[in-house]
Amino acid sequence: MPVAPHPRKSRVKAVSPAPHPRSVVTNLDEIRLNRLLAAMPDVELKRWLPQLELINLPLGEVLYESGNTEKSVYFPTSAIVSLLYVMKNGDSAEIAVVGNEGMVGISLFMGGNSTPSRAVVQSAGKGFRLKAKVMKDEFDLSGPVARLLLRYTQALITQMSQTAVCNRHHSLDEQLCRWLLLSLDRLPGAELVMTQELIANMLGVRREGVTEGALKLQQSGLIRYSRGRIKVLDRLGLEKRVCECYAVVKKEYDRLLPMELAA
Amino acid sequence: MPVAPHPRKSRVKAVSPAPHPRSVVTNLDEIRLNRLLAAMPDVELKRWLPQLELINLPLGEVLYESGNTEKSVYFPTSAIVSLLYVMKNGDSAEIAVVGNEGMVGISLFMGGNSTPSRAVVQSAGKGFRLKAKVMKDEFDLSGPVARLLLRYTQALITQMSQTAVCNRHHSLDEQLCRWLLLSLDRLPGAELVMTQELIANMLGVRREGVTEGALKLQQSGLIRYSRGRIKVLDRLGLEKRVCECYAVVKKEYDRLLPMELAA
DNA sequence: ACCTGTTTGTACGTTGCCGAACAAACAAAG
DNA sequence: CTTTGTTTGTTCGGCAACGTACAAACAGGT
Repeated sequence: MPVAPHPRKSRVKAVSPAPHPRSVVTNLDEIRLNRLLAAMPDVELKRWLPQLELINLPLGEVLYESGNTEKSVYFPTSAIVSLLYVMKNGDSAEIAVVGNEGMVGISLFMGGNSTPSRAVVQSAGKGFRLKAKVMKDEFDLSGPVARLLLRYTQALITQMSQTAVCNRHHSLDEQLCRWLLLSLDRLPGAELVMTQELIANMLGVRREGVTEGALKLQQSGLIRYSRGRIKVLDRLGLEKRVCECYAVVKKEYDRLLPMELAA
Repeated sequence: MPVAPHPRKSRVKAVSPAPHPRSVVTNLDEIRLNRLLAAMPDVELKRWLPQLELINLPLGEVLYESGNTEKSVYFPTSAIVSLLYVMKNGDSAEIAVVGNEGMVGISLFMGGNSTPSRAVVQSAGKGFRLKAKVMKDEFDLSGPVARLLLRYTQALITQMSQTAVCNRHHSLDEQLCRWLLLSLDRLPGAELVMTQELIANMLGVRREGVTEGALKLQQSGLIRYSRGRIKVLDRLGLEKRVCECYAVVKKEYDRLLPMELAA
């Protein structure tokens, strides 16, 4: 199910802008509609006020594109924004949804500046736009340790997101390869101690499914295993069978974390 | 596929401790095996040194239990740790995997102190344990704005994790309910402007599947829709059909974000 | 060498979702 | 009022994974 590049761009105007208390006297009333902004200390909020632009967020508008460094963050008031991963095929899956409880663009203060996913307006409405720099400054006060940990956290977020995508769209065989490779990357050798039963629990599938997948891999000479020990014989072979999810995650870890003593 | 409470607890000792350069002369050699620790500034690393305990992480050991506030974080060197969500049924799904590139326990510095998932050793090995307070102190330097944003980020992480779990285990019908409820929570009214085609793109399923699911909901009197407008008639009805994922996410948002002006 | 529990392999009917193809209902524009 | 494009409804064969049930292979302990 390939996602349309710009879903119903032409109908956007036709969509009524959500019946809603939106008489924009001053911003202050509207600001409180975003719970995250509302919870901010008054001092900061006052400081940001001149830079908080109330804007329309029409259906289908792309706020963040995968891999791009955008210059603003968004606080929806009446709009809803989807964090969407779009695969090479065009198939897509929502990773999370952001509304008046949150903000779009956490990667800007997490330190990664971009994510492999796209942010697209799922339900038209309004929201505030704020220059990214303002957010970033709040975090530049923190030390290098905190910044490193946040970059790591963003890599972890990518892994979780990709797990969601993979669970939706990819076959057990592909997921098994992904899991083997991710585990392999975190181990010193080429052997991992792991029963098929446990792998099944991790992937959330039947043990028999893992057995069949592992059999195929063994018959193709990519791995060899017996009773809870799996040896990887042909790493590149696995990489040829894995879905794109593995590469997406690996790339983000490499990008976000300094690679001294790369294993 | 219910996950065993303590998978192969008895065999743990039998598992060889992963052939590996582990002659623990001083900690400093081993510390560099964790890439995250290795990337820390020397000043902090030196300061932490006395508190970094090198410990064994046997297969199956539970480092974090869902909902608990643990007192330490972990930096695996040769072990691998799974972040696992275990459903009420006992079915499980891995959300992410942490090895020598990262750490276990980000919720402690993100400000949430706990997560709905469990951290369990997936591959036996070693790792460092550090008192949580040390981590926390690094972030207490940052201002209230940063702390709020981090708590929000943790709520977002929970939503992503639960999306992964839901994609794995729950039916299209359940996921549709989850999606409707999550969207509803972020909108002022009880109506959302959204074609079934778009919902399908979000969920990553066929449009026809959404049509069938929506039909059932309409025939049960829970919703009414026509041409891109969905009105929710019976919210509680939806909540009775939704999987546990919805409540897990909602609870975390409520817990992590101050509830002034709760919608 | 035997017993026992663990791990892996095989089989079979069932099911939920997919892919494809099409029809019907509807709304907006000319 | 007709045309056109969008949205929703229906059908059908196919397939991947499921649940269930069991058998075989293997390792460790006694």
